[in-house]
Amino acid sequence: MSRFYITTPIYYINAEPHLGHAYTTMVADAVARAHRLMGEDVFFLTGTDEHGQKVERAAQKAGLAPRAFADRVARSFEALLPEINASNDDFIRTTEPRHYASVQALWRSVRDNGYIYKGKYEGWYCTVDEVFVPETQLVDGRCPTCGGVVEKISEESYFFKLSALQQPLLEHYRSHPEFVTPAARRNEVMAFLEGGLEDLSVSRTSFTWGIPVPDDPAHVMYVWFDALTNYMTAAGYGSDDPLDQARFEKFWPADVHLIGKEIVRQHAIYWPAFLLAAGLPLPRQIVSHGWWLMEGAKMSKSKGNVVRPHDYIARFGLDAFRYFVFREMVFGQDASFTDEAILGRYKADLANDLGNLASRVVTLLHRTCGGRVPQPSPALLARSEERAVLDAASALVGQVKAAIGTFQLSVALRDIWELVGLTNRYIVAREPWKLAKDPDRRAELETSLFVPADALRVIAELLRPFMPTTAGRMLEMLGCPAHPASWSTLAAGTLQPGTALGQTAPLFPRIELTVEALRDMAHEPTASSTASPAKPAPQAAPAAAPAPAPAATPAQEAPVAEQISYDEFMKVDLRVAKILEAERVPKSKKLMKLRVDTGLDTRTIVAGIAEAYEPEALVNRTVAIVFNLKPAKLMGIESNGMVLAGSAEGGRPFLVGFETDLPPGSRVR
RNA sequence: GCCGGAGUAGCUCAGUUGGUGAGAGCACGCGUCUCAUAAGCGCGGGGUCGGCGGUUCAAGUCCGCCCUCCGGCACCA
Repeated sequence: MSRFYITTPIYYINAEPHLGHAYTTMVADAVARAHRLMGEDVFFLTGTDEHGQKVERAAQKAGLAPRAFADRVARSFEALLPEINASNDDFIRTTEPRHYASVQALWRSVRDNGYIYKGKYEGWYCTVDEVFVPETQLVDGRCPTCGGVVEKISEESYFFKLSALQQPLLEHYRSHPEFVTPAARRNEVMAFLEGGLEDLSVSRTSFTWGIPVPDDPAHVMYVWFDALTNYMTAAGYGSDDPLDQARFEKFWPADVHLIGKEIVRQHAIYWPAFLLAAGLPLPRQIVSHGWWLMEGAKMSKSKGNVVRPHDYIARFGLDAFRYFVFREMVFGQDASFTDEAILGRYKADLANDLGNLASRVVTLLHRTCGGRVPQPSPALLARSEERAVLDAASALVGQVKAAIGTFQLSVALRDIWELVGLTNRYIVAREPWKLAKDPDRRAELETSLFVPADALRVIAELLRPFMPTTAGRMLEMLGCPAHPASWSTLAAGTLQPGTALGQTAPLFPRIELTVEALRDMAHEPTASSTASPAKPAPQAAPAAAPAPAPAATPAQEAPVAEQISYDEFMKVDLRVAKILEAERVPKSKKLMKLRVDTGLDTRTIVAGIAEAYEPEALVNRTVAIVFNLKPAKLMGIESNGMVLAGSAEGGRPFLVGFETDLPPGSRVR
């Protein structure tokens, strides 16, 4: 029996689960279920990523030990799985003993092959964020994320010889064009690879919440070395148990790592590089999907437009929710999650088309055929209308398999709905309710009901990966066994005449929900959240100020800076300044070169506001600046200070201004 | 700025290696059946296929230039 191993990313536990996590897991689930139906031995893995500084600090803030904190948040991710009917075979946590053993085994293997060396991580260290900041990212000698003070520190660190693997990786990419899909993502990775690779620092001594480096416990491993290895751990890597070893032999390498597009590089470069270094086989395919946008804008917690799967599942039912996300997102592209769209899909596709079709067919059968599958006439089945439906049903099996094989779930569902439409048209053409009135046309009646019933059976079977519960109910209504044939034996025309049908009940009841009602829902407190019972702060008018909705995984959130004393704050000399000249920095997208009057001197400041402001609109404008910032060079221009601006996460910057124009040089505090 | 992707009916999208008058679903309008969840089915309106130029007997489909949006890199205070 061939096997199929598919993974989701392991989700970083710095936030509660949201649509992005749910979506990735649901897609993996549908694909896993489909492969099971194709007769493969499937291993479907998901889990949580629990180490790292951010977790250590979040735990501190919560007054918990890291492990206790991790236990709590990991539970909320695990609790999401039954809610979306995920059929995962395992749930891995990076804090489990088996994972420690696995990661350390991989480390030793990579090290023994000469790909790890000890060096000095010389760099600028931000004491606020507790991270090293690459020299090139320093902003006027300060931390780019929090603006805090950085110190030159040299920390002992282990390095991974990523640079030595550029050629092997390129060769692998050239010989395996399907390795990263869709192609757009592959192109990006290739471009990055061709640009050259630098060695990767893979250990830290600045925090302890991680997996210790073998033979040097003062170091813990850097997050990606730890996290990515989960895919092998769950398959049995690093275990002494012969059963685990056999399992690893069977399931490694994985067939598919399903990920969001924001973590392509880690999966497409780091991960295969680690494996190459260890002499292990590479996964067959890295498949990345797009992001869900909210009403066309990116989703962000700060904007308060994060979709909570629970809310929609409660209104529409799980299967309708699953159908919507599968049907709506075109593979590889971003999709918009709108109330109009989900409402439209529910009413048109599910209630009107599919639900009503099942309802009318089964009701007719109960009324006219004694609640049993009718006996079709071979001669009548040979007519073109009948053939058209049954042939389409037969062909559909292959179409759906092919679409799922390339992760085009929306295409699979679109194809299935073509059969739904065809079946509805067939019924209207045959008008069985009229045939039922004429005893002489009994054979015609039975044939004309057998055909749609059989088509419904095929539809239900093919819907099983997408809407397991609904498919089960449909099959029950048609009197089919609870766990019938796999897809390999699925063929049209095989419904058994004489089989007793189940009771009919609406699959997707009509709902009177309106878009307005759904909108209101978005502002209700989270029903499933135990974290904050308080109502979210009322949102101001939604400006165009979005932020990415990391679809899944090691999503990095901007940390909140530590408290500082008044004295510390007063070290920053903030001043009013007036812009005298402004011009875009050539060849730069974001940088604007400004000439400002600070009241004390006239100086040049480079600011990253060129995307949001026209130079003409800046001249004569009064702004706030950091006066005593160390000079820095940006695109070869020396910048003496910094212009203050605010921005929503990922949004355009807005300059800080004053209600009235103060004279240049005035202190700001 | 460089690299990549995308720009097709109001909306979401299909459109194989260039070739019957440019499509689907939704929404909208009209009609119709009555088995069915006031669902189904039929018909219809509506598009300079981002713009300009070129190759060709023939281009949404190839080439060049330009515009817009998205992403990656450079880069971001």
